Order: sequence, then structure tokens, then C-alpha cells
Amino acid sequence: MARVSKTKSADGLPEGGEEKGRSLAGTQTLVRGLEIIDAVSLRPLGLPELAESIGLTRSTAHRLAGTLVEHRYLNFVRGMGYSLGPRILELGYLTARQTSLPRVAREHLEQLAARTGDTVHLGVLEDGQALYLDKISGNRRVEISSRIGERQPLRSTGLGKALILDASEAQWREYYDLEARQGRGYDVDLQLWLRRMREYAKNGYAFDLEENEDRIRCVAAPVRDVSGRIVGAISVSSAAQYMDDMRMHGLTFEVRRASEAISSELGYNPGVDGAAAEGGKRRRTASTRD
Amino acid sequence: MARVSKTKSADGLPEGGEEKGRSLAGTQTLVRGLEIIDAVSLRPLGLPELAESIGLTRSTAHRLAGTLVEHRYLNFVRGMGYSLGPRILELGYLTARQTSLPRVAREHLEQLAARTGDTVHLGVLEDGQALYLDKISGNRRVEISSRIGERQPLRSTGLGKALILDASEAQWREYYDLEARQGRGYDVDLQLWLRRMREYAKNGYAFDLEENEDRIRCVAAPVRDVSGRIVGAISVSSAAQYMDDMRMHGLTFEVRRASEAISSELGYNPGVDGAAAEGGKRRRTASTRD
DNA sequence: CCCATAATCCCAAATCATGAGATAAACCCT
DNA sequence: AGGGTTTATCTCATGATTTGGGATTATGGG
Repeated sequence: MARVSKTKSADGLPEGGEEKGRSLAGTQTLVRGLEIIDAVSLRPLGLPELAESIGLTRSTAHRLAGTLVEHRYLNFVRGMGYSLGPRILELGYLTARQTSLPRVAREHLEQLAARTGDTVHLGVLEDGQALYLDKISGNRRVEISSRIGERQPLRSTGLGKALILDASEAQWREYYDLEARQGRGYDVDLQLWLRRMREYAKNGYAFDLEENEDRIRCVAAPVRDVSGRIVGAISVSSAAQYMDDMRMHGLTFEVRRASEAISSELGYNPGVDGAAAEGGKRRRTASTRD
Repeated sequence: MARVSKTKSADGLPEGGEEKGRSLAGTQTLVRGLEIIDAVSLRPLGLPELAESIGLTRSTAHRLAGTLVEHRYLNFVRGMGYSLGPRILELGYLTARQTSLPRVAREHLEQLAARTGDTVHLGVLEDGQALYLDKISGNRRVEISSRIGERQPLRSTGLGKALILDASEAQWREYYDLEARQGRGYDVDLQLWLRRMREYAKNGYAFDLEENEDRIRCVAAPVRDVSGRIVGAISVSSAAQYMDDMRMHGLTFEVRRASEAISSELGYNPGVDGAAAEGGKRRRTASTRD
């Protein structure tokens, strides 16, 4: 009977299944173990604090944490307490290896294509260009003429702009100048382009206003990984007749929702700062993938 | 009664606690959950295979895996099965951030210093040099004159050689030539040096045979992280009078044991190939740390 | 040397996980 | 489409497994 006071899951009400309350029943021990990992992940903790923060008795916390230590999910050092262990490092590495951007993105791209009816692209930054990794054609009359594996300029495409949304102003100039020096035609001058980029960066999306190809417009948004870095971008493209300003604005929400869903599956957590806090200004000149 | 048949833990023998058998008692559910993660980490699995491979009933495997999915430790996609989830990516990232090489290495360095009585160093590769991050003085008469933060050449120090043990033959030549061009004196010619490096690389350690400083010898071994890359090295140094050939040979075991212990805490798993399988030849020209 | 704090161990009580089987959903050949 | 097969989800009585109070042992500081 003593137990009842502490357990938070299926205690009082046998009904009440609103909110996020009772997980799948029948896994209290596992869930508590995961809660311990969660607690420790925030900051290393001693046993008493640990037990306290999860709402467990010292006995139970000790037993579960001990098992996690035994399996190398946690480290334990006297006087320092519990911290995340090497097994999690291993698993994280394995996860990263088996979590490839295109595979994770696929279903979200499909949903986005289905909802918008337009052509959807996935791309990454490579050698100062946007590399198209996946494409799902829409169901409009007009077909967008792009191919997987194709490279496009950064400054004039929605996808390209989304890929460099986090770059510094100086880097933006470099990208712009680089493509200018390559002799590509482009009818948006640097100042206007920078002004737009600032706006895009602030809002987390980017447009292509018939800049790259006549009569083609698109809305794009960046995809981030666990470290918060932009590792790719997605876009919705269509003929200008289907893409008036109002629709483009509406699409920013659709596109961002999809890009955020992908980012989330890649481990991105908007709350935790990630790389932004460390590197900030410098960094990122070219390739994003290894 | 039905349960008995499947459970593998405390079934038949009430005694038998040899090998690695019964973990801490009272955590069956947690352990099974971790086993599920282990199984999935090898390769994505469907429910039936999963249940089979752990030796659980479908019901139980389903329930536990469901909980892991709910907590984002696993992904589940129809037709594909379970795979490692984004939460593990997040945790891996957090672990990497709070697992710094010097901190992890400290206690192993101390043990190594205590066991050998000699001076122990920890270093990393930075800008084509060995950077000393930590030092524990031995208890011999002769003091090794090195300081934390100091930089040393790669080709003539044990630590330096250990840091580039994985490099290609071409890269070895580059390192050698680079320091030769810098006008540093060195009395080991390229061919002999390369022959020694091949030998060191094969065995996973490196020597300094009074090459860097007269009358000082040392034994070094590389430290690897979760990706299998060399991220640092440790060494035991002493005056030549305490370091005859036989002792150096004996020390290779001590030093490697310590370096492997550190690597293990950094998530290195000798079994899983890691980066070696992907990149192999090219790569690695300078800095290893970010 | 002794006290305070933290870690570990013990064991009876009963909550909680368990697994067989039933049902539903998805899939896939023909 | 259709029937058969595989896979996913759910239910529930049973008792094995986890639980937590408290005793015991390490640890560390003054």
C-alpha cells in the first residue's frame, strides 16, 4: 500500500486517459529507467537528487540506475554522481549512421506533395551548390524540369537560400559573389538579395520568385539535425499561375511544418541550442555532408 | 506458471551466479527494454524477429517496444519494423558534449602513472602538432620537462606518432617532410621512419627512442572515439636508464590497456568498424578536435 | 575519532508485468 | 477482387517481479 502514494501512473482514477497520462500500461519499470536517463541527461546527478527528481525511493532509483550503469548507459563516479555513459554514445553513432536524410524525409515529402499538389524537392549543400537528392512530382499540368542528382545555384533557388539561411552576412556576400563571378545571369542585385535573405532567415523559410527559372516559384525551408545545423532543405515548386503571393505565404506554414517534422526525426530539438551556441559566426563555407 | 518457460534469468538454478548471468535483480523489465534497443541497433527489425531474437513473446516485445517508440527511443514504420529513434540521437549528442577527453582520461592517466611510476601524458593532434592536454609526473628522480599546453613535433615523439597511426603512407610522408622543411633536426631518415611507423601501426602503439630529446624514451598508444577515429593519445615517458627495450615492450601492454579503457569510455567499440570502413584512405590532414 | 551523508543490501507484501490466445489490420499472391 | 497468411494490437487472470521501508555499511569532513 505504501507504493500508491508515489506512483504517478495508474493510481486513482481507473478511467481518465486524457492529456498524455498513462503510456502503454505494463512498463512502469522501463519507463522509470528512461526517466532516469532523461534526468541524468540534463546534468549529472547524485543518487539522492536523482531519486528526488523522479519521485522514487532511494532503493528503487539505486537499483534501476545500477542496472543502467551495468549496461553502460550511465557512468557512475563517486562524489560526482551519474552521467550519461558510453553505450549511449555508441547508440547515437549507430543511429546517425542508419538515419539518412533522404530516407527519413521521404514520407514527409510525399505528404507535402499530396497536400499541396505541387512538386516537392529535397536537397543538400554540396560544393557551394544545391544538390537535389529527391523529388516528388505534383499533379499539375506543368511539370517542373529538375532531376535527382542535379545541381542548382544557391542564390537564385528557394532550396539554395534555405540551405544557407544560417550563414553570416559576410558568407552570404561570398556566395552571391561566387556565383556572380561564375557569370550566371541574375536580375536581383546584391543589396535587395541581402535584404530578402535577412527577412527569410528571420522567418525560417525562403522563396524563389521566378529568379532561377521564368514562371517558376517556390517556397523552401531548412532541415536541421541534432546539432542544430542545417543539413538540408525542402521546397515546394510550381508554375507562377498557381503561386500567387497569398498562396506562397500560406505554403510557408505547410513547408515549415514538414521541414520541422523531418528535423525532429533527425534529433533536432528547438529547445536545446546545439551548435549555435558554440560556433555562431565563423564556420560553414562549403559542404555539409561528409 | 506460463512465464517460467521463457524467462531466461532466474529460472532453473536458484544459485548459479557465475559468468555475467543475473544482473542486479529486480530489473527484468528494464533489462529487456535495453535488450530490445540492443537488438534494434544491429539492424532494423520487425516485431516477430525482434521477439524471437530476444526470446520474448510477441505480446511482451510489442508492449516494451511500444513504450520505447512512445519515448522516441525507437522509430516504428509499417513494413520496415523498428529502428533507433531520434531520442537516442539527442542523448548521444548530449553525451558527446559532456564527455570531454581530458576529463575521461584523468583517472586512467593517474592509474597508469601509479602503476608505472613514470610520467604520463595526454595529447591531441592540432595544426599538425601534438598538443599536450594533461600530464602526471612520475616519482623518479629525473623529471620530464614538458608542460600542459605545449606543442611537440609529430614525427619524433611517441605521442605524435600515435596520433597519426591511422594515416596513409602518403600522409606519413607529408608529416615527415613538413617537419623536415621546418628545419627541425632529426636523425632518423625517412625510410627507417616509415618502416617503424608501419610496425607501430600494425601493433597499435608507438615508441620514442630518444628521438625527440636525448636520454628520454617513451611508449604511446592512440585513443579513439565512437567513430573509431584517433582523437588523442597517451604516453609513458621516462629517462632511458629506466626504459630498456624489455621494459618498453612490457609497457606497450600497460599503455594500450589504459588507452583502450579511455577509448571505451568515449564509446569506441572495436567490433563495429566505424569510420575505417567508410573513408579508409584519404582524409585526415590536420586538426582532430573542433 | 566521531558524526553526517551517501551508497548498498534485505525481505515480506502486493503491484505490476507477463504471455496465451483472441481479434483486427495489412499484405500478397493468384 | 478474394482468400489465405503474416503481422499488429488488445484483453485478462495469474503470480512472478518489483517495490520501498529501513537496516547496514562505506565515505568524507572537521
